[in-house]
Amino acid sequence: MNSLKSDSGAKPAEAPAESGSRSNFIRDIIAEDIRTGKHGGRVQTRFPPEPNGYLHIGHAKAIYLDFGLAAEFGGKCNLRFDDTNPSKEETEYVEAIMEDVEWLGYKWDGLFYASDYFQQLYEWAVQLIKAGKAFVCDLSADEIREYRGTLTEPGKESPYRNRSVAENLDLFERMKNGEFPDGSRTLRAKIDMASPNVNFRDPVMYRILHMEHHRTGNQWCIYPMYDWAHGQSDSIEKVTHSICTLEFDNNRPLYNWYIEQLGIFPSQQYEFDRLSLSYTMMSKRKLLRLVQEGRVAGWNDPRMPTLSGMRRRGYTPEAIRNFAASLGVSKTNGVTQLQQLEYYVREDLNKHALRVMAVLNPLRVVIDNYPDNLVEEMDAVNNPEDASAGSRKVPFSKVLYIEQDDFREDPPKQFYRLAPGREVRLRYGYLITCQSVVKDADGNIVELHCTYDPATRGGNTPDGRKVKSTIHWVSAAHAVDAEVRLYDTLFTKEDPNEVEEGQDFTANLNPNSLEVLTGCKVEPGLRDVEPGARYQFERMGYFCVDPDSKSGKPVFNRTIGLKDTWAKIEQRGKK
RNA sequence: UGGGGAGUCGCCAAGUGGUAAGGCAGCGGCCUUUGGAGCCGCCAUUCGUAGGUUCGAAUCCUACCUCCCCAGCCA
Repeated sequence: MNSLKSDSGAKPAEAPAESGSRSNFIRDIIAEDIRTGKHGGRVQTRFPPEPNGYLHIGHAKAIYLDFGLAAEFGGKCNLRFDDTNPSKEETEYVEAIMEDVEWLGYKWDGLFYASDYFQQLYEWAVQLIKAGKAFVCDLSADEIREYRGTLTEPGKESPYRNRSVAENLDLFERMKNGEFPDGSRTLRAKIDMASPNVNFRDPVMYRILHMEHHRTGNQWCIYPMYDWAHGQSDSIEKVTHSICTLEFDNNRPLYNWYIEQLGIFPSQQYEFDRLSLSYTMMSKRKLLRLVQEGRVAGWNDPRMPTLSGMRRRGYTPEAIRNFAASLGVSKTNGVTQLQQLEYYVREDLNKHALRVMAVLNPLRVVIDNYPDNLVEEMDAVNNPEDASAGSRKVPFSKVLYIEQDDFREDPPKQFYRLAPGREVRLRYGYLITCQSVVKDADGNIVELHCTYDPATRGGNTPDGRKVKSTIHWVSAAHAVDAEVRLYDTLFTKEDPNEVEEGQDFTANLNPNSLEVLTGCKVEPGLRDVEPGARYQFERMGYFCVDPDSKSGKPVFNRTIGLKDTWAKIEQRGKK
């Protein structure tokens, strides 16, 4: 007999080297580059999050591609924090991101920070100035915007565009030395104010920011812009395939321009469609708002699309990886349905979660013909999908709890569960027949009186008799009280951003996204469970032990319900 | 109305001149001590629209329509 110790999922299982067999255009490009011997067949990728928030399921797709593709082709993948903007970045996020990547099952080859390259970037900027391709601009932010022109009209050149190299060098050094206030000057690339690609209209390379950086402290007061840092960071790391999302398509020409001007290793950028999921959103800015405004309990609230939220909710790394592998990699802006993610969560949990019995909304049942003080230990299978999971003993006695939803005084058509005069099987228990119903003064059903058939111990029917339904139960005298948190989607609309004039996404927040149940009754083996452990409550769904649990007072998060045919039938009847 | 991307089943997505893969969802059935799981079957004469080339087009050409991205000293 095995205990009920479940895999808590605390230790990350390493992801397989294969990134899946499904073909996609990026894989095709890499395969072709290897075939032609580009970079000597070497593959180097990187996952470059900005530490300004927690990782979400959309990042899982990027991680899967960055790490998965590198592994598939025998290459390497670095984790690089894109920390060029100290006003938004924090060490807390750096740590959370590393934890999440590891939890997902990936190991980075190199661990880097864009800030590692600040000195090199500075020297390269001096190089561009000397080449007459960058200048210090005294225009204010507003003026720069005005000078930039619009999408349909060209911009005008900055009056500071033709400063001498010597003056630019002097000014830039003084910018670095902290002689000028924030926003007073910028270093800009000298490209083309009339370019149809707005990114080429003398883009800002450095801004002055007297702000402490989470890693470089107060060493710098000028910080590089994304475009001036990203390509070069890739290049320094000899990244061969720099995979990013579609919105950076417009930045690719500038990415290439900087690399060409500097004559450094030619990393190449490829863009794929970022993941969008129905009923949620991936905007870190908006997720931050939910956290800051207290709309959720934190970045790891089980309703959040963050990896830490999903972890707390009970999603497994394996399920998320399988989901990522099932996704298409294209250039289409699509919205994947939540059900696709849920399918992979159920699939993995079905294979691995131990089955237990738990009654969420208890209804007391007294078995009138069962001996008053008898307690029988019934054999229960831990996981019918996995014989090695073994079995356990569950106590059975005269007074039990069953699910309120498993009884109907006036059963509708196709409702097979318990009803007056009807016989059902108590899983691993006995067949019982409902004899009478006890109600309180308000007419609520508070107790059922049933009889059992002693010949059906274990739920077997020696006479071959068929029962339509098997329901779960917990012995009242042995039950452990538990709190169960039920979750629904955080938003009521498939697209949370679809709002009426004057409203924002918070108008679509689902007021019923969290329902807390107390006084739930779970089998005695669940008295002391470890946070993170995952179970299937038979017939109810998958549940994960929350860190809020205390000995004898477990708290469970519903990861996801089981598919519910009866609910579907009932729903259909209502229409 | 500048530039860049994209339009194949309800959703995601293969396909790249030879006669529409697959997954999710859905719908039937079988099986079942979870109305779970599993198993079997069904589910685009049609590829944004209209023309054209070709023996033959989702794939090539032309025009048009729709959607997304870019005007941060954000990434």
